[in-house]
Amino acid sequence: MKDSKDIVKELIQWYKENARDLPWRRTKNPYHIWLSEIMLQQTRVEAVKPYFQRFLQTCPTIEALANTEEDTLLKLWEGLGYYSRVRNLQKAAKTVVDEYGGALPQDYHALRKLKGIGPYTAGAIASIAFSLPYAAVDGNVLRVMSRLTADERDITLASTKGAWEEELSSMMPTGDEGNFTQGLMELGATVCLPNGNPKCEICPVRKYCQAYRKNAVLQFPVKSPKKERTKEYLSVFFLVHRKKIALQKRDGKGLLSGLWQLPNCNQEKALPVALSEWGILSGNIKDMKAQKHIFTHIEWHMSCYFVEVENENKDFLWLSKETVENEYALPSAFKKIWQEGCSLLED
DNA sequence: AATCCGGGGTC
DNA sequence: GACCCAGGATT
Repeated sequence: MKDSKDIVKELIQWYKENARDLPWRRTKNPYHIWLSEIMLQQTRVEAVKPYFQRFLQTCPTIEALANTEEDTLLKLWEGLGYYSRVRNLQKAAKTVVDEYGGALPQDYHALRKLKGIGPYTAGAIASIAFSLPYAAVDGNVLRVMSRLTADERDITLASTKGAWEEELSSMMPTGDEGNFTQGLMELGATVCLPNGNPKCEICPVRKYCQAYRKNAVLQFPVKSPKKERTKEYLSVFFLVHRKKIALQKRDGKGLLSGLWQLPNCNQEKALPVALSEWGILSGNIKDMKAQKHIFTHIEWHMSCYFVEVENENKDFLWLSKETVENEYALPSAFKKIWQEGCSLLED
């Protein structure tokens, strides 16, 4: 790549002077780096901050993580999304304990074999924690490099990402591996922003940027459109019996697997039928505010009902507000309904 | 190569 | 509403 040596040098210099002070940048503990990189997958820095510290208080070491109850881990991950991340994290922790004596292997290919560690995360841990010459290519890096070189290749293609992984690994500066990796991502996160507001006027590598030179920054990166979401229509129930609220564990597979939810069914089913199939003697049904929740590939349109029922069935758990909030992982999709239901409970 | 898997910020 | 994101596993 043209001017690559100079670009690397400028970028590292800029990063050293402008790096944000983040909790996981104050440590060289590979486990902490690992945890932060998993939490940061598809997730913004500000969202991760409160979770990172709290998680480490409960799981201060890889061995502690390996031995923590899964429900506890899900509660720690509650609201962060992509819950398979924390299951895979624990699987990997057990592997690290069993096969590596509780310390992460200082080897890219060994890291890559651990559950939940893909090309990006392996590169991030290798370069940041172990000063190994492996690039970490994420969405930020692809955007930065696409603009810097006015690269027309579609960044959603695996081939494009693979090419940048090789190219950037070959550019990796000895002694500044972690700074290079983090500098690229920091530039993407704070300067080379997506959409309409890249801050080219403060960019440390502007003079090398081909897209800037062509006055075409917003034409990069090139990416193919993504598929549209399907809509699902649900009836969701806040069922109450003697101040206890019904909670149901979701299936072990698929969306939000293993988390807890308010009982719900397809909107096509009549409400009294749904309740009777659950063995609930229906009481007074009050309408609650309708809710919409958007996932990556699904939209939930929820009609919501507050129902004071006459009996507790055995398919659900009937729990107090406090118990649920302290111990059960409830996905964000249900949070607003939960809040409204609890306030109705007060009356 | 396509699909599945959360959630929140921004314009 | 549209777009984006510090991705990886599964098929």
